[in-house]
Amino acid sequence: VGYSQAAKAESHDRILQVTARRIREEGVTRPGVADLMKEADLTQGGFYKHFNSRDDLIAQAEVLALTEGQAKMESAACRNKDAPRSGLIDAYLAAGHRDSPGTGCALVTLGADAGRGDQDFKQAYEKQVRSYLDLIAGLDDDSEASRGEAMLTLSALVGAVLMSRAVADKDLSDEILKTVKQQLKRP
Amino acid sequence: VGYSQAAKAESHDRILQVTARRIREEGVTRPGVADLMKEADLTQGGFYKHFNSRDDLIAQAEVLALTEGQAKMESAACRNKDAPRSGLIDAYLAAGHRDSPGTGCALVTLGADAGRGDQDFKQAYEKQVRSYLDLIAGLDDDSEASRGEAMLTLSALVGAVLMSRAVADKDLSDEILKTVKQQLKRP
DNA sequence: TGTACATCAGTGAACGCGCGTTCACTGATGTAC
DNA sequence: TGTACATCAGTGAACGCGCGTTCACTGATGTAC
Repeated sequence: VGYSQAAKAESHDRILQVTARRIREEGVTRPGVADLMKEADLTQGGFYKHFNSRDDLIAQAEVLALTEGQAKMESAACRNKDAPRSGLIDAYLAAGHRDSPGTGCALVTLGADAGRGDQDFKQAYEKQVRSYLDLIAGLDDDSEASRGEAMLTLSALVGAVLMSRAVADKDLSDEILKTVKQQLKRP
Repeated sequence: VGYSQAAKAESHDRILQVTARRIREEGVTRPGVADLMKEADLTQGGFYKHFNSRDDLIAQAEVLALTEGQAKMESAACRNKDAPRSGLIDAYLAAGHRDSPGTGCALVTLGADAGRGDQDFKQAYEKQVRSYLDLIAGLDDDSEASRGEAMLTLSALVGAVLMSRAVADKDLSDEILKTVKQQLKRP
């Protein structure tokens, strides 16, 4: 066959991207190497030209999933220029976010996995938590939001989306998102 | 060997109890049949005298984990007779809860798994969500807490414990619990 | 600028371990007489 | 109340599939001359 160096970097990236999405959708244990490679338009044999082991890939994908999910939320928040905290809350508690865990915030999808994970995973998770806290506190409308209010806000965002995905009743799921949104926007 | 009918019921229960704890600690995919049976003081061969399949066991254990975790929290909450909502918040956001996921509230530990799970799992999860909401709204100090406030409270409880387990820094973990506790107790 | 050659990303098959499941067997339980 | 027998919870080994990993091989890339 034969492939260029640039092509290798693209393959590498594709594998990581696919995995970062799949672990958010299915957790860190389920997706298999052969399946991930197939989804990246490759065959399983070439996997070890890119990663030392499945664990190695998963570890890298965890970090990518965390940063990627947050970057998406942050940009959505800042699209609302005059009220970025409000923008974040709207984007986070949107039905579109709930319904797309694979591309959404990994604090929700990988929270339990991170709690069971190694130190590197937890540090990457923590970095995103701190980043969100800064974002919420710094971007608050009155730019006076305390660190405490930011922690309450972030906890509620994460918990609300987690639960909204886990309940069977669509109406209750919608109600959780809508109600928590309202509650967080009260002074 | 030979065992009585009562002994069978006890074995059955032991397997379920062990599994309900382990899936909260490790998620629904990791714990293996042989390992679970060993922890229940049995050998893997006898497993199918109690359950049709591993999936069957896991499904039953999911329900048990959810009800058990909530029962524990509810009793802790009501130990504080004159301020049960406050008691629930204290019990939920306690370091002891954070450090014992295997016996703690399954809304946190199984939230992501339920989101990926089948309808039965989601219905069991939803039942616990509704139960908590009733508990919080009904047990509020001033017994005036709106359903909205209950949803915000529950979301924050779940999100805070999830994150407190997933960050690497112990100080930040403690701060999340303490701060969210303070925030939720403000009027 | 062309030509010969080494590299190595990717392929597809095979390996081997782990784990869910099955099975022949044991012997106390509990029923039938 | 005692005795013979059927049941079946539990055992320990074996089976077999799935999945992570390895391997021999291919052929375009990209370097050396």
